[in-house]
Amino acid sequence: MGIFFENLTIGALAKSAGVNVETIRFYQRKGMLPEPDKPYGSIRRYGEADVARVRFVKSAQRLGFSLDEIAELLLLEDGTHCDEARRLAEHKLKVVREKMSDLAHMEAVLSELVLACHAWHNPVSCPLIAALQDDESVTEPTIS
Amino acid sequence: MGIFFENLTIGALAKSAGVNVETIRFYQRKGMLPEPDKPYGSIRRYGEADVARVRFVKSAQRLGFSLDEIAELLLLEDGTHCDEARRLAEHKLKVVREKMSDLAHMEAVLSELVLACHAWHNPVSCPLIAALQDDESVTEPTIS
DNA sequence: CTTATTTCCGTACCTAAGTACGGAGTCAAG
DNA sequence: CTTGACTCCGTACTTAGGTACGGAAATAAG
Repeated sequence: MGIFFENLTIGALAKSAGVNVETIRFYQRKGMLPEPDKPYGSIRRYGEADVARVRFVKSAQRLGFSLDEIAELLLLEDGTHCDEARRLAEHKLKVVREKMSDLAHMEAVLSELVLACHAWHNPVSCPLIAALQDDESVTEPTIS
Repeated sequence: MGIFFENLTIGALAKSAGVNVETIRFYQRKGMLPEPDKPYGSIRRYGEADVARVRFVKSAQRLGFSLDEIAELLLLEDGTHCDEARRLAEHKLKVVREKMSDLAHMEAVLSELVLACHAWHNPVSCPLIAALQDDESVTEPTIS
């Protein structure tokens, strides 16, 4: 973690952070990643801080944050706004739990239908297709 | 469930199936819903079968099927291809379970971070932000 | 010094599942 | 028979998160 001077090209930055070069440029256009000025008539150079920032974005994405939300988080980067960061995380946690509940519902219905199909011996109507035509057996996920 | 003659306008069909008129037309362009021919110089009429078909699409969507997958399911509508429908459902069930596992991972990390933020009293660095910068604490979801 | 790889930059394209728009035709009420 | 609502049809736009392309400049490799 010493001080490295800015010696990475955009390609090296991308590789080091595990993303595509175009993704770096995309984040720059979104204002999520600074575009360092380039030494006269030369190409831009990047440092460890930029690598960390891209990794931050990717980590936050894995937790379900959108790029817009991550942009918000990046504004809190100095670590002195813990309560606000926590508020964002709590909201995301709520969304994640809602999705889990939706998926649990899908899982229940799907696995039941698959079982019914396995037990099926009536050539008239497949239980899965019948259930989809019914529409009562496949009700809303979380209403929230 | 008697025989109703085709007496619904596109607007009535949409209302009856709980979707937008434009959605009906979108499904028709995708070939998922037939476009009945129109009595000369007049407007198209729809029947109960069309309502059922749109409901079928919406039910299947709630179970996580994409429109392309639903188009496949619609080819099996007669109920005589139960094994193939089951295969599709089993695959979808697998995807749903993978998503659940991803979300469970997100849930675990997020709730831990939220707890850490609650217990936080060090003004230097917010645990949530620190974790995102770390990137080790926020590892991959399901690798499958 | 020449060739091959990168960078730079703007712009266009991609998927999914619709939504919106605009002008012309048609239908129902009064 | 006029007015207002609805239909028809093609086309364009939307969101999210990128990916792809193409030509010019800069840099790296041999």
